[in-house]
Amino acid sequence: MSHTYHYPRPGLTVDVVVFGLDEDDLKLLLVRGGETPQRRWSLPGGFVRIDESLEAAARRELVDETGVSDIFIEQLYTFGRVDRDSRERVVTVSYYGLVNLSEHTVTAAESKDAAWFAIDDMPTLAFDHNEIVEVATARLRGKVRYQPIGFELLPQKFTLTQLQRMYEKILERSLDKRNFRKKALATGLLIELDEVEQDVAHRAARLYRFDERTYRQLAAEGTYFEV
Amino acid sequence: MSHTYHYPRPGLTVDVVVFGLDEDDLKLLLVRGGETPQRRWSLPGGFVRIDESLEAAARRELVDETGVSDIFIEQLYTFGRVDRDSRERVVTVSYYGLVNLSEHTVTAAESKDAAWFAIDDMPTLAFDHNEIVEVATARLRGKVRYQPIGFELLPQKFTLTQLQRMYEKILERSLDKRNFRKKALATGLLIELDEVEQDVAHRAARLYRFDERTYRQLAAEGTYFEV
DNA sequence: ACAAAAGTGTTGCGTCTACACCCATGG
DNA sequence: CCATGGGTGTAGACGCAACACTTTTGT
Repeated sequence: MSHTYHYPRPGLTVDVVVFGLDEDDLKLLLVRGGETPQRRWSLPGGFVRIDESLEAAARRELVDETGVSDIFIEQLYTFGRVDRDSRERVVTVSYYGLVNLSEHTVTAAESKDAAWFAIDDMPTLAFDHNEIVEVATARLRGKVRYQPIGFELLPQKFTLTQLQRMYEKILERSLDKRNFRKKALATGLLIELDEVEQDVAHRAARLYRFDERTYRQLAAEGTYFEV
Repeated sequence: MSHTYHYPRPGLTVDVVVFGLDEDDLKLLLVRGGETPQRRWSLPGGFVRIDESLEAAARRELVDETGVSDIFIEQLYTFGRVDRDSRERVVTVSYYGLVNLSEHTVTAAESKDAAWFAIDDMPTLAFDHNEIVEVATARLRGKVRYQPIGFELLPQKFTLTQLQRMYEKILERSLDKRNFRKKALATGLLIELDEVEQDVAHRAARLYRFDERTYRQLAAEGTYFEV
């Protein structure tokens, strides 16, 4: 089957930068597909089909190539340099996504040709994918400061220390414990649970969950959080 | 001449939302091309050529369709709903741009099938272009608060009152004159000129210009401005 | 008992907001 | 001399940053 057009058309792909957080690090999900030049690692992604939306394409490729599904994703930027793929003209719409690594999908990812890399220990990627990762990192860093997207990186129930560690890893600076807690609680977006951590070798911390309900209510208006 | 591919490819276009500011209003640049359904007004834009970058395509279409050239533009978002164009699958990479209407290009634009519309008095546009305009407006409103892009909407030399009016039009709320001036001057991004307004029927205001040099220096680090 | 992390308030400083009048100029 | 906008300072409220010790729990 072939398809013919009057003018040449650039190929259109999607690529997804998935950030994952575990106890140690902020990590990135990469794949080693067969088609990339020099068998380099690259971002999960592929061609957009004629009858699917961009986001649907991003989710489909993510599942196909890594087994990761049902995560938060959001459009990032569209990269269109003429020579970004040396074989032919390809424009790619990039997305970034966030997952919690302890609750999610690690096994599925590793059974295929996919793996998590610590964000400051990454290989050189195919095409302009390193550049895409940089833009994604900058976006995450900027956005986390005024929108509570970071919760996507944590398990449903988390401690205030975990929350703080997450911000510190993303922003790459340390935060004052007392001030952080005051501010975090002051947002009204945390629900205190009647539970504490289990199996820790010291005083167990109280668990919280993110209050998505009131977040959505506030989201209709202005800003929040700020770390 | 025809071009054949193994799989069907979506068409790839660019569209540009150009904001212009004059004494009265924040305005939007629209075109009435021959190809749109029902001859509706639409955003300037068109197909991306195989050998030009996305931004180059946006600038080219803008000049071709409206005569507006050499303005600030920045990528906005990529719209890819499957049915956004009823004739065939088209994905569009949108840009937004800013111009000052008193120094720029009005005549060129009006000689072609292009015109400026006040932003709160706009017709129904072709395709999903009204949605694109909304996203652009939201972006402008958000961005102007922490990055001094607004200067692109003013003439090179401007008064503090003009600057304030601009913010008020974009943010759609009034600002306190004294506080605004203090804050604007405190950014260090305004250079006080030895000139005042001409031909006004009252005390003439001092003129300022934007200090792009120090802006670029500061830009390497953090945030500024905030209104 | 000790190690490890949880949890908790206050003070000083700087920033934001609210607010009203006199001045310069042109007509 | 009048109309029009230009230009200026202060006081109170609020938010932010800095800072150290006690409590709980498991080993």
